[in-house]
Amino acid sequence: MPDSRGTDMDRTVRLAQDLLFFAYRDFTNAADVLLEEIGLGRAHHRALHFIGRNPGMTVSELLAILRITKQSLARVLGDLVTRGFVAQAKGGADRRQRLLTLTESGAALEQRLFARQHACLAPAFEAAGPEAFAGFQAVMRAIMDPEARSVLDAAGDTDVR
Amino acid sequence: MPDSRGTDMDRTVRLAQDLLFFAYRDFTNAADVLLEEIGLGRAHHRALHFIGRNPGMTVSELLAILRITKQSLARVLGDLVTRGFVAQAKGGADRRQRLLTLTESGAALEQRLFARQHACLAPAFEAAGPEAFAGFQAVMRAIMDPEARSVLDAAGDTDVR
DNA sequence: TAAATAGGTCAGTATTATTGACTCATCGGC
DNA sequence: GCCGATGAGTCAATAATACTGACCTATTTA
Repeated sequence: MPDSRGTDMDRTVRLAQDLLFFAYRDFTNAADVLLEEIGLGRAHHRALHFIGRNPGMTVSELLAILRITKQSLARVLGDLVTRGFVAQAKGGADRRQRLLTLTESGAALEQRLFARQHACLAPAFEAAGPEAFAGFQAVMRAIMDPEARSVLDAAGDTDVR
Repeated sequence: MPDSRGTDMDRTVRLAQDLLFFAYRDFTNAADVLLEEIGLGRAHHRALHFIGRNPGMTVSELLAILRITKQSLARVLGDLVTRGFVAQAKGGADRRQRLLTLTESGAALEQRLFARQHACLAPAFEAAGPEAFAGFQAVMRAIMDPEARSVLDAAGDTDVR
Protein backbone atom coordinates (compact mmCIF):
# COMPACT_ATOMS: atom_id res chain seq x y z
CA MET A 1 0.00 0.00 0.00
CA PRO A 2 2.24 2.77 -1.29
CA ASP A 3 1.86 6.50 -1.58
CA SER A 4 -1.80 7.04 -1.93
CA ARG A 5 -1.22 10.63 -0.92
CA GLY A 6 -0.79 13.47 -3.34
CA THR A 7 -2.26 14.21 -6.72
CA ASP A 8 -2.03 11.94 -9.74
CA MET A 9 0.82 14.09 -11.00
CA ASP A 10 2.61 13.76 -7.66
CA ARG A 11 2.48 9.99 -7.98
CA THR A 12 3.61 10.21 -11.59
CA VAL A 13 6.59 12.34 -10.57
CA ARG A 14 7.51 9.91 -7.77
CA LEU A 15 7.42 7.07 -10.25
CA ALA A 16 9.55 9.04 -12.68
CA GLN A 17 12.18 9.70 -10.00
CA ASP A 18 12.53 5.96 -9.51
CA LEU A 19 12.59 5.28 -13.25
CA LEU A 20 15.31 7.86 -13.83
CA PHE A 21 17.44 6.61 -10.96
CA PHE A 22 17.34 2.91 -11.87
CA ALA A 23 17.55 3.29 -15.64
CA TYR A 24 20.42 5.75 -15.47
CA ARG A 25 22.25 3.62 -12.93
CA ASP A 26 22.06 0.48 -15.04
CA PHE A 27 22.79 2.34 -18.27
CA THR A 28 26.01 3.77 -16.87
CA ASN A 29 26.96 0.52 -15.17
CA ALA A 30 26.93 -1.21 -18.54
CA ALA A 31 30.30 0.27 -19.50
CA ASP A 32 31.91 0.20 -16.06
CA VAL A 33 33.63 -3.17 -16.23
CA LEU A 34 35.36 -2.26 -19.47
CA LEU A 35 36.31 1.17 -18.15
CA GLU A 36 37.92 -0.39 -15.11
CA GLU A 37 39.96 -2.76 -17.27
CA ILE A 38 41.27 0.19 -19.24
CA GLY A 39 41.87 2.22 -16.09
CA LEU A 40 39.53 5.05 -16.97
CA GLY A 41 36.41 6.41 -15.31
CA ARG A 42 32.96 7.52 -16.34
CA ALA A 43 34.15 11.06 -16.81
CA HIS A 44 36.58 9.84 -19.45
CA HIS A 45 33.80 7.93 -21.17
CA ARG A 46 31.58 11.01 -21.28
CA ALA A 47 34.37 13.01 -22.88
CA LEU A 48 35.09 10.27 -25.43
CA HIS A 49 31.40 10.03 -26.24
CA PHE A 50 30.87 13.72 -26.91
CA ILE A 51 34.14 14.21 -28.79
CA GLY A 52 33.27 11.21 -30.95
CA ARG A 53 29.86 12.64 -31.55
CA ASN A 54 31.10 16.16 -32.36
CA PRO A 55 34.51 15.78 -33.98
CA GLY A 56 36.46 19.03 -34.09
CA MET A 57 34.56 20.54 -31.19
CA THR A 58 36.39 23.06 -29.02
CA VAL A 59 37.27 22.73 -25.34
CA SER A 60 34.72 25.45 -24.55
CA GLU A 61 31.97 23.57 -26.31
CA LEU A 62 32.80 20.40 -24.42
CA LEU A 63 32.82 22.31 -21.13
CA ALA A 64 29.39 23.74 -21.94
CA ILE A 65 27.99 20.29 -22.61
CA LEU A 66 29.47 18.57 -19.58
CA ARG A 67 28.85 21.57 -17.30
CA ILE A 68 31.98 21.00 -15.28
CA THR A 69 34.86 23.35 -14.60
CA LYS A 70 37.89 23.76 -16.79
CA GLN A 71 40.04 22.28 -14.01
CA SER A 72 37.88 19.17 -13.78
CA LEU A 73 38.00 18.63 -17.50
CA ALA A 74 41.76 19.23 -17.56
CA ARG A 75 42.50 16.04 -15.64
CA VAL A 76 40.22 13.90 -17.80
CA LEU A 77 41.30 15.42 -21.11
CA GLY A 78 44.94 15.28 -20.06
CA ASP A 79 44.64 11.55 -19.41
CA LEU A 80 42.98 10.97 -22.76
CA VAL A 81 45.56 12.98 -24.71
CA THR A 82 48.48 11.44 -22.84
CA ARG A 83 47.23 7.97 -23.55
CA GLY A 84 46.64 8.73 -27.19
CA PHE A 85 42.84 8.52 -27.29
CA VAL A 86 42.20 12.17 -28.12
CA ALA A 87 44.04 14.56 -30.42
CA GLN A 88 44.11 18.34 -30.21
CA ALA A 89 44.58 20.52 -33.29
CA LYS A 90 44.93 24.29 -33.43
CA GLY A 91 41.83 25.95 -34.81
CA GLY A 92 41.94 27.26 -38.36
CA ALA A 93 39.77 30.33 -37.96
CA ASP A 94 40.78 30.98 -34.35
CA ARG A 95 44.18 29.59 -33.45
CA ARG A 96 43.52 29.90 -29.72
CA GLN A 97 41.09 27.05 -29.98
CA ARG A 98 42.00 23.40 -29.62
CA LEU A 99 39.83 21.26 -31.84
CA LEU A 100 39.23 17.90 -30.26
CA THR A 101 39.02 14.63 -32.19
CA LEU A 102 39.32 10.96 -31.37
CA THR A 103 42.43 9.23 -32.58
CA GLU A 104 42.12 5.86 -34.24
CA SER A 105 42.61 4.06 -30.94
CA GLY A 106 40.28 6.52 -29.22
CA ALA A 107 37.58 5.74 -31.74
CA ALA A 108 38.21 2.03 -31.27
CA LEU A 109 37.89 2.37 -27.50
CA GLU A 110 34.75 4.44 -27.80
CA GLN A 111 33.36 1.77 -30.08
CA ARG A 112 33.95 -0.92 -27.49
CA LEU A 113 32.31 1.20 -24.78
CA PHE A 114 29.44 1.95 -27.11
CA ALA A 115 28.94 -1.77 -27.68
CA ARG A 116 28.35 -2.29 -23.95
CA GLN A 117 25.67 0.34 -23.79
CA HIS A 118 24.21 -0.87 -27.08
CA ALA A 119 23.83 -4.29 -25.47
CA CYS A 120 21.92 -2.63 -22.62
CA LEU A 121 19.76 -0.25 -24.64
CA ALA A 122 19.00 -1.93 -27.96
CA PRO A 123 17.09 -4.89 -26.47
CA ALA A 124 15.12 -2.45 -24.35
CA PHE A 125 14.09 -0.45 -27.40
CA GLU A 126 13.26 -3.58 -29.37
CA ALA A 127 11.10 -4.81 -26.52
CA ALA A 128 9.32 -1.51 -25.96
CA GLY A 129 8.71 -0.80 -29.63
CA PRO A 130 9.06 2.31 -31.78
CA GLU A 131 6.04 4.12 -30.39
CA ALA A 132 7.33 3.76 -26.86
CA PHE A 133 10.71 5.03 -28.03
CA ALA A 134 9.05 8.09 -29.54
CA GLY A 135 7.37 8.77 -26.20
CA PHE A 136 10.63 8.21 -24.37
CA GLN A 137 12.37 10.67 -26.65
CA ALA A 138 9.63 13.29 -26.28
CA VAL A 139 9.68 13.06 -22.48
CA MET A 140 13.46 13.10 -22.18
CA ARG A 141 13.69 16.13 -24.45
CA ALA A 142 11.05 17.91 -22.39
CA ILE A 143 12.88 17.20 -19.14
CA MET A 144 16.18 18.71 -20.21
CA ASP A 145 16.70 22.44 -20.31
CA PRO A 146 16.25 24.30 -23.62
CA GLU A 147 19.97 24.76 -24.08
CA ALA A 148 20.56 21.01 -23.94
CA ARG A 149 17.78 20.51 -26.47
CA SER A 150 19.48 22.82 -28.91
CA VAL A 151 22.80 21.05 -28.41
CA LEU A 152 20.99 17.87 -29.32
CA ASP A 153 19.51 19.41 -32.43
CA ALA A 154 22.85 20.85 -33.46
CA ALA A 155 24.41 17.41 -33.09
CA GLY A 156 22.00 16.19 -35.71
CA ASP A 157 19.93 14.18 -33.27
CA THR A 158 16.96 14.47 -35.48
CA ASP A 159 14.18 12.04 -34.80
CA VAL A 160 15.57 8.68 -35.75
CA ARG A 161 12.08 7.32 -35.78
CA MET B 1 26.07 16.36 -40.91
CA PRO B 2 26.35 13.93 -38.02
CA ASP B 3 26.86 10.21 -37.66
CA SER B 4 25.56 8.76 -40.81
CA ARG B 5 27.54 5.62 -40.01
CA GLY B 6 26.12 2.57 -38.35
CA THR B 7 22.75 0.92 -38.40
CA ASP B 8 19.49 2.60 -37.55
CA MET B 9 19.68 1.03 -34.13
CA ASP B 10 23.22 2.36 -33.68
CA ARG B 11 21.96 5.86 -34.31
CA THR B 12 19.03 5.30 -32.00
CA VAL B 13 21.37 4.19 -29.23
CA ARG B 14 23.64 7.20 -29.76
CA LEU B 15 20.64 9.47 -29.48
CA ALA B 16 19.51 7.68 -26.33
CA GLN B 17 22.93 8.15 -24.72
CA ASP B 18 22.58 11.89 -25.21
CA LEU B 19 18.98 11.90 -23.98
CA LEU B 20 19.88 10.01 -20.82
CA PHE B 21 22.85 12.21 -20.06
CA PHE B 22 21.10 15.55 -20.48
CA ALA B 23 17.77 14.60 -18.92
CA TYR B 24 19.38 12.98 -15.89
CA ARG B 25 21.75 15.88 -15.45
CA ASP B 26 18.99 18.48 -15.43
CA PHE B 27 16.67 16.33 -13.33
CA THR B 28 19.27 15.97 -10.58
CA ASN B 29 20.35 19.62 -10.84
CA ALA B 30 16.82 20.68 -10.01
CA ALA B 31 17.27 19.91 -6.31
CA ASP B 32 20.91 20.95 -6.01
CA VAL B 33 20.47 24.57 -4.94
CA LEU B 34 18.21 23.56 -2.07
CA LEU B 35 20.54 20.75 -1.05
CA GLU B 36 23.44 23.15 -0.87
CA GLU B 37 21.48 25.53 1.33
CA ILE B 38 20.75 22.70 3.74
CA GLY B 39 24.33 21.46 3.57
CA LEU B 40 23.52 18.03 2.20
CA GLY B 41 24.47 16.26 -1.02
CA ARG B 42 22.76 14.19 -3.66
CA ALA B 43 23.53 11.00 -1.79
CA HIS B 44 21.50 12.31 1.15
CA HIS B 45 18.65 13.17 -1.19
CA ARG B 46 18.63 9.67 -2.65
CA ALA B 47 18.44 8.15 0.83
CA LEU B 48 15.64 10.51 1.87
CA HIS B 49 13.76 9.70 -1.31
CA PHE B 50 13.86 5.94 -0.94
CA ILE B 51 13.20 5.95 2.81
CA GLY B 52 10.23 8.23 2.24
CA ARG B 53 9.00 5.93 -0.48
CA ASN B 54 9.48 2.71 1.56
CA PRO B 55 8.90 3.63 5.19
CA GLY B 56 10.17 1.00 7.60
CA MET B 57 12.67 -0.42 5.14
CA THR B 58 15.82 -2.00 6.54
CA VAL B 59 19.38 -0.83 6.03
CA SER B 60 20.04 -3.91 3.88
CA GLU B 61 17.14 -3.10 1.60
CA LEU B 62 18.35 0.46 1.18
CA LEU B 63 21.85 -0.80 0.39
CA ALA B 64 20.44 -3.14 -2.24
CA ILE B 65 18.55 -0.30 -3.91
CA LEU B 66 21.39 2.22 -3.88
CA ARG B 67 24.04 -0.40 -4.71
CA ILE B 68 26.70 1.26 -2.62
CA THR B 69 28.73 -0.16 0.22
CA LYS B 70 27.70 -0.18 3.84
CA GLN B 71 30.54 2.22 4.62
CA SER B 72 29.36 4.72 2.02
CA LEU B 73 25.83 4.61 3.31
CA ALA B 74 27.01 4.91 6.92
CA ARG B 75 28.24 8.44 6.44
CA VAL B 76 25.08 9.59 4.68
CA LEU B 77 22.70 7.84 7.05
CA GLY B 78 24.71 9.04 10.04
CA ASP B 79 24.32 12.64 8.90
CA LEU B 80 20.60 12.22 8.38
CA VAL B 81 20.03 10.59 11.78
CA THR B 82 22.24 13.11 13.61
CA ARG B 83 20.37 16.00 12.08
CA GLY B 84 17.02 14.48 12.88
CA PHE B 85 15.78 13.75 9.37
CA VAL B 86 15.70 9.96 9.69
CA ALA B 87 14.66 7.75 12.61
CA GLN B 88 15.79 4.20 13.25
CA ALA B 89 13.62 1.70 15.11
CA LYS B 90 14.49 -1.83 16.14
CA GLY B 91 12.76 -4.42 14.03
CA GLY B 92 9.83 -6.26 15.58
CA ALA B 93 10.33 -9.64 13.97
CA ASP B 94 14.12 -9.38 13.81
CA ARG B 95 15.60 -7.05 16.39
CA ARG B 96 18.92 -6.86 14.58
CA GLN B 97 17.28 -4.83 11.88
CA ARG B 98 16.98 -1.05 11.95
CA LEU B 99 13.78 0.07 10.35
CA LEU B 100 14.23 3.41 8.66
CA THR B 101 11.60 6.13 8.57
CA LEU B 102 11.56 9.86 7.91
CA THR B 103 10.94 12.07 10.91
CA GLU B 104 8.50 14.91 10.60
CA SER B 105 11.27 17.33 9.64
CA GLY B 106 12.76 14.70 7.31
CA ALA B 107 9.45 14.35 5.53
CA ALA B 108 9.19 18.14 5.31
CA LEU B 109 12.65 18.39 3.80
CA GLU B 110 11.95 15.58 1.35
CA GLN B 111 8.78 17.40 0.38
CA ARG B 112 10.72 20.57 -0.42
CA LEU B 113 13.24 18.60 -2.49
CA PHE B 114 10.42 16.79 -4.23
CA ALA B 115 8.84 20.13 -5.13
CA ARG B 116 11.98 21.12 -7.04
CA GLN B 117 11.96 17.99 -9.11
CA HIS B 118 8.21 18.22 -9.54
CA ALA B 119 8.74 21.66 -11.04
CA CYS B 120 11.22 20.12 -13.48
CA LEU B 121 9.29 16.97 -14.39
CA ALA B 122 5.58 17.81 -14.24
CA PRO B 123 5.67 20.44 -17.02
CA ALA B 124 7.64 18.00 -19.16
CA PHE B 125 5.00 15.30 -18.72
CA GLU B 126 2.17 17.74 -19.35
CA ALA B 127 3.86 18.90 -22.53
CA ALA B 128 4.64 15.41 -23.80
CA GLY B 129 1.23 13.97 -22.98
CA PRO B 130 0.11 10.69 -21.38
CA GLU B 131 0.93 8.47 -24.34
CA ALA B 132 4.49 9.75 -24.42
CA PHE B 133 4.73 9.15 -20.69
CA ALA B 134 3.57 5.56 -21.17
CA GLY B 135 6.30 5.08 -23.75
CA PHE B 136 8.85 6.72 -21.47
CA GLN B 137 7.85 4.39 -18.65
CA ALA B 138 8.02 1.29 -20.86
CA VAL B 139 11.47 2.17 -22.16
CA MET B 140 12.89 3.11 -18.76
CA ARG B 141 11.62 -0.12 -17.24
CA ALA B 142 13.13 -2.10 -20.08
CA ILE B 143 16.52 -0.41 -19.64
CA MET B 144 16.89 -1.24 -15.95
CA ASP B 145 17.84 -4.70 -14.80
CA PRO B 146 15.11 -7.15 -13.73
CA GLU B 147 15.90 -6.75 -10.06
CA ALA B 148 15.29 -3.02 -10.22
CA ARG B 149 12.01 -3.65 -12.00
CA SER B 150 10.81 -5.86 -9.20
CA VAL B 151 11.84 -3.28 -6.61
CA LEU B 152 9.70 -0.84 -8.53
CA ASP B 153 6.76 -3.20 -8.55
CA ALA B 154 7.15 -3.95 -4.86
CA ALA B 155 7.14 -0.23 -4.13
CA GLY B 156 3.68 -0.09 -5.65
CA ASP B 157 4.81 1.74 -8.74
CA THR B 158 1.93 0.36 -10.65
CA ASP B 159 1.23 2.02 -13.92
CA VAL B 160 -0.04 5.43 -13.05
CA ARG B 161 -1.52 5.49 -16.50
C1' DT C 1 47.55 49.20 -28.28
C1' DA C 2 44.27 47.48 -24.73
C1' DA C 3 40.61 44.51 -23.39
C1' DA C 4 38.53 40.22 -24.00
C1' DT C 5 38.69 35.42 -24.99
C1' DA C 6 40.45 30.34 -25.41
C1' DG C 7 43.04 27.48 -23.08
C1' DG C 8 46.17 25.75 -19.54
C1' DT C 9 48.04 25.21 -14.76
C1' DC C 10 48.98 25.13 -9.62
C1' DA C 11 47.23 24.53 -5.04
C1' DG C 12 43.87 23.26 -1.80
C1' DT C 13 39.42 21.18 -0.58
C1' DA C 14 34.76 18.55 -0.62
C1' DT C 15 31.75 14.72 -1.83
C1' DT C 16 31.01 10.28 -2.90
C1' DA C 17 32.60 6.20 -3.42
C1' DT C 18 35.87 2.12 -2.69
C1' DT C 19 38.47 -2.13 -0.06
C1' DG C 20 39.64 -4.52 4.05
C1' DA C 21 39.33 -5.71 8.71
C1' DC C 22 37.00 -5.72 12.55
C1' DT C 23 33.12 -5.59 16.61
C1' DC C 24 28.55 -6.39 18.52
C1' DA C 25 23.94 -8.18 18.89
C1' DT C 26 20.69 -11.34 17.45
C1' DC C 27 18.67 -15.17 14.90
C1' DG C 28 18.19 -20.03 13.69
C1' DG C 29 19.36 -24.74 13.27
C1' DC C 30 21.27 -28.60 15.56
C1' DG D 1 22.19 -24.10 24.95
C1' DC D 2 25.83 -23.67 21.61
C1' DC D 3 27.45 -21.87 17.23
C1' DG D 4 27.59 -20.37 12.70
C1' DA D 5 25.26 -17.00 9.88
C1' DT D 6 23.27 -12.52 9.49
C1' DG D 7 22.16 -7.31 10.21
C1' DA D 8 24.30 -3.44 11.50
C1' DG D 9 28.00 -0.35 12.84
C1' DT D 10 32.93 1.23 12.81
C1' DC D 11 37.97 2.43 11.85
C1' DA D 12 41.42 3.38 8.45
C1' DA D 13 43.22 4.22 4.04
C1' DT D 14 42.46 5.34 -0.78
C1' DA D 15 40.40 6.79 -5.38
C1' DA D 16 37.49 9.45 -8.65
C1' DT D 17 35.21 13.41 -9.55
C1' DA D 18 34.24 17.68 -8.70
C1' DC D 19 34.90 22.44 -6.70
C1' DT D 20 37.09 27.53 -5.72
C1' DG D 21 40.60 30.82 -6.44
C1' DA D 22 44.53 32.56 -8.47
C1' DC D 23 47.43 32.96 -12.19
C1' DC D 24 49.68 32.64 -17.01
C1' DT D 25 50.10 32.55 -22.18
C1' DA D 26 48.61 33.13 -26.81
C1' DT D 27 45.54 35.19 -29.78
C1' DT D 28 41.64 37.84 -31.35
C1' DT D 29 39.00 42.00 -31.61
C1' DA D 30 37.48 46.65 -30.72
